[in-house]
Amino acid sequence: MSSYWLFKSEPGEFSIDELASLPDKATRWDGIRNFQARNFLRDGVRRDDLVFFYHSSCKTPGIAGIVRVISAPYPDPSQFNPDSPYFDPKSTADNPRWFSVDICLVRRFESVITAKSLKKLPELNNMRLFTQGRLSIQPVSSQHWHRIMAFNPGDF
DNA sequence: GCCAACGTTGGC
DNA sequence: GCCAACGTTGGC
Repeated sequence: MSSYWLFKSEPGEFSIDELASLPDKATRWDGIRNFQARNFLRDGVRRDDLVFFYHSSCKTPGIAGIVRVISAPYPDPSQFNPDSPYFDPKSTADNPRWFSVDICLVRRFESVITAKSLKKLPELNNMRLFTQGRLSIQPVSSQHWHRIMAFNPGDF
């Protein structure tokens, strides 16, 4: 039984277009340094789960497309790299603090489903996206997922 | 660039 | 374990 998620990224850092331009359209989702997001990623996210790719802190914040989780969660290598901005001296190989997963592109929406338009739907008022800011990995209920997909129907 | 919201840190 | 100070997120 797979689950639905929403991952946030600032397109200035990493956008869905960059993902689409990669040879295999796949990458590691790393750099998560928030405990609640980490817990969702480590304890909840599983291979084959589907994820809304959300663009935040940009001109048109919203859901830019869908990606699929293609690995189990595993320790984020950047936490061990002193040269990485994500280095964490408190992490050890035996007790890593941070996790990552690999993801691949499923589809890019023709246009971003804006946060503004999502906000207009009463059924989506209680999405974490709106009730809890600053959470870069969050679960999406099946109801919310399908309501949002009805926004932009497609076949995949 | 502003600033509200809120997570994290560290002194006590 | 409290809480003030500080840092970050993220919409506008």
